[in-house]
Amino acid sequence: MLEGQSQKRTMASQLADSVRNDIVNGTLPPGTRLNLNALSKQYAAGVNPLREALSRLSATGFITAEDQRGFKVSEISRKELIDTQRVRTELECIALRLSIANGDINWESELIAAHHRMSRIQRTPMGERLSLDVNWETGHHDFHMALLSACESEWLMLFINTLFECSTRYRKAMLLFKNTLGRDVETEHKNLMDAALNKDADHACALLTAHFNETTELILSSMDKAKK
Amino acid sequence: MLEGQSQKRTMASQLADSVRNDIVNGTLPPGTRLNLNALSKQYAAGVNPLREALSRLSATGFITAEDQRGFKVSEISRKELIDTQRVRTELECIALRLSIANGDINWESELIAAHHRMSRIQRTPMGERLSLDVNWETGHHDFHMALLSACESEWLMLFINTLFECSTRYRKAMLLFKNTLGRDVETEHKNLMDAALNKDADHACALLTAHFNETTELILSSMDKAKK
DNA sequence: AATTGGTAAAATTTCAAAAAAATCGAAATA
DNA sequence: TATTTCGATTTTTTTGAAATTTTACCAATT
Repeated sequence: MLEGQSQKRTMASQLADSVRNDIVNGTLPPGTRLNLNALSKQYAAGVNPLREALSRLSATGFITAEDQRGFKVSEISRKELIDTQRVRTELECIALRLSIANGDINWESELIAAHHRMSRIQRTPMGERLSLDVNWETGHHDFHMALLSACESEWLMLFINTLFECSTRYRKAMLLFKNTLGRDVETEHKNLMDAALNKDADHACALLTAHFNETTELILSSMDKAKK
Repeated sequence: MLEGQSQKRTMASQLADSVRNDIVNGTLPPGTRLNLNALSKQYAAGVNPLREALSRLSATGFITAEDQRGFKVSEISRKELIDTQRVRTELECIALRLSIANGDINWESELIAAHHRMSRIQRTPMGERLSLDVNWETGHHDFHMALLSACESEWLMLFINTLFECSTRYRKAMLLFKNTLGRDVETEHKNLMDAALNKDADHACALLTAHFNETTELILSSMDKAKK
């Protein structure tokens, strides 16, 4: 039988995904001490696979490990958010220019497909907010990655992914969803895609930068309010 | 007693450093399958701390982990080298501009100090090549980081560090040492530092880019020869 | 000769408990 | 009252071995 590469995944590997998700979604809030016994029960897994998972996440910044003192969810701060968005803007603009330069018909098609998927979810009337949100988040992620996918740089994609998830965590921590304060995110995405498809790199980068800056401002002001 | 932060380190933590070093230095060549029992004897440690260490390294690219099939040292390729150097150039130039813009007297002093340390090692007559080389490598690393240290971006520094180590591995894999083919690396470094201290960001970035490109060309031609 | 199937060996992954270290609280000291 | 010291408890880390999965090998079949 054609097995493909669908081998059974490792416990540690699944745990890494689960914990990362729970951190990004805010189920495990910033600063939480990660008690190993408690967590391993929570996730119905052994302590050693759990340690492996946490070790992996500590290499990319979601978790802070301190020798002999275990693990904790990394703290959030205005400073880190600003740094994240600044570097993210730089990297995504570089990748976007490369992607527009290299992108072929297949890239264009995939981009349009990703945009369509995201749009359909946006248009769905808000029934079950939570589960809908999960779908929109993945659609949103996939759209942004599709935009850059022709850049042909493994490193850029790796770093950008890390920053994307970091950024998502901040947005979720501040309980911001797609449409906040009369902002028309759908149109922003549409314009961004059109600029990319027209191979207008300068315009696309400007739109992307503005897109990030708007989000950052919203999150920053939410953080200010929350602190009061 | 003033303890500082000199707590006892964890076995897994030390292992991660050792293995990373051995990968960068070529003691563990690209593609090596990492047999856990053998390795744990080699490093005189248990398998679980070892797995933790390898898991951490797999998040930054030195090690490739495949579920149920263990770990192996990541392969090297022309493609990855080119990508590494391209992204590294972009990131270091961004960081360098920020560093020059922000850098205060303390930054200047640290930079000069780091350069002096590296120079002194370079001037030492080649007696024990291997141990000397280790010193020069750390001096070289510290110099480049000192150059960027005022950029005030944790993310940039993290990514740049990863790329620096990746790049070092390629240079070492090709058995290239500091001075190859009549290249005057000392002068390159000196000029780079002077441009930075003069706050001439454009010139400094140009020198840095040239510095990287020269190295890349050398490594690439070595890889061609090795393949024959 | 090449491919399939099945078994033995080897390696990876996971578990459970021991060992080491940090934390907490109360008693003792200044 | 504030600080230190000591012991008990919790938590992290490591160990050694069981369970699971992959790999290697060899015979049988096409």
